[in-house]
Amino acid sequence: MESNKLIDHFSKYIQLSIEEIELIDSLFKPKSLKKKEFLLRSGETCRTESFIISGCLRTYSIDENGFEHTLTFAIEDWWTGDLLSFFTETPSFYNIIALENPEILQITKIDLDQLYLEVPKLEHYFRLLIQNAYISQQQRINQNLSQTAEQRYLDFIGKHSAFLQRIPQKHIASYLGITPVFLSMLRKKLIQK
Amino acid sequence: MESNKLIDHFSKYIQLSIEEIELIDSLFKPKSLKKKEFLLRSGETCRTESFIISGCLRTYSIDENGFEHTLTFAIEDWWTGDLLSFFTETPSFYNIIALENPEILQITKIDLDQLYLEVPKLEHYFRLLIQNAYISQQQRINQNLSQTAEQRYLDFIGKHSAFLQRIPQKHIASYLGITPVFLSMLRKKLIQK
DNA sequence: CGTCTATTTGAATGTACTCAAAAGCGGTGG
DNA sequence: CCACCGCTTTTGAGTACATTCAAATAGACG
Repeated sequence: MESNKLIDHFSKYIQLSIEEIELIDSLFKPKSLKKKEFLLRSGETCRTESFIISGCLRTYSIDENGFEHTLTFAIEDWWTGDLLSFFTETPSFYNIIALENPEILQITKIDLDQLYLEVPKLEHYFRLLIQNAYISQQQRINQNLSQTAEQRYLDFIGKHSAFLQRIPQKHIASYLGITPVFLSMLRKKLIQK
Repeated sequence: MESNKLIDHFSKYIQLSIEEIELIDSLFKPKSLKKKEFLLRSGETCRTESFIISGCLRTYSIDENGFEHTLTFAIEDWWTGDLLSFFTETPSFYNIIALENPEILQITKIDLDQLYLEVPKLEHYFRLLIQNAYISQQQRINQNLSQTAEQRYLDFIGKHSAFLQRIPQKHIASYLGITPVFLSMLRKKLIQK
């Protein structure tokens, strides 16, 4: 029963029978990653969606000048993977790398499709999940359009204080869309207040 | 049968029976808007999700300095509304305004919840829909992080040439995250090449 | 045709970036 | 346990991208 945490998580949104829990258990495969190990490299096809039991991962792209841009940080009780690559079975643009030593549960597209058929309630769960993710992303876009780097940084440390300490500053800069050098200057300025 | 376009649209993703089509028909209410009319004003709760039969709408926020920031342009065969406000039944931060004279079909939360229960296939449809919207948003975030305003503008006119002519330039600027003045300068520079 | 709004142009300014170097910090091995 | 190495963060100076403010021009609509 490695997937207790996953079942607990599902149970917050939908009710599952014993049989359904056993089916879920049989389809999710556990995996451990070490710090700096890649879950996905750009150019590879993302074959699984991953539920995070513990640890932390970062999804990022690399632009034509070699700079990294962080799309998401994912921690326990969240999912990670590249949805576009996963569903279209085409090469991904993104890299997903372990920031700590995560324990995850993975499911393949074939197994997830089967699960949707056998447990339609999960379609409801995943609709709600993606809907919430969509809403968060929209808020991030709105912030990027309407706020300065300083405001976005203050908002970030307010919202994500839980894993601030766990992430190098340069990755926070790449999430906020600024350089590490400029973030350092912002912090200095804020401390002086 | 005002909702032919909606039924045609659903039918691209799922198969519907006559009874299901009739149920859908009965729950979606048609509405016409005139140019510059609001579908939603910030502070109001978004009571309906709207499918666009024809025309064009813009979703935007207004920041503390009074500047507008465009989150989405929505045209025929797409949906508009504020998901967060709609699902949580709380006041919206966004405004939705008609750029042309749109014809739309609206459904309330109660009716949509009922529809999900009676036609579970629609849960599948909406999961796919939101999933695609999520993927597009992620690409937009990645572009905002990794590209200059010039690259984003060129990409925008490439992707959205269909409705470029239908939208004032200042709204495109507010979508790209730049001022109308700077967009004008970019265009001048690009024409000179 | 006149009014209102959108776009363009120009000059001065500010926000964020680049490049380069120094300082700090964490892990590893002797 | 300390010394060293590599990586991250800080600091400073010069630069570039994008903004502000103001005014002129162009377009849209009644």
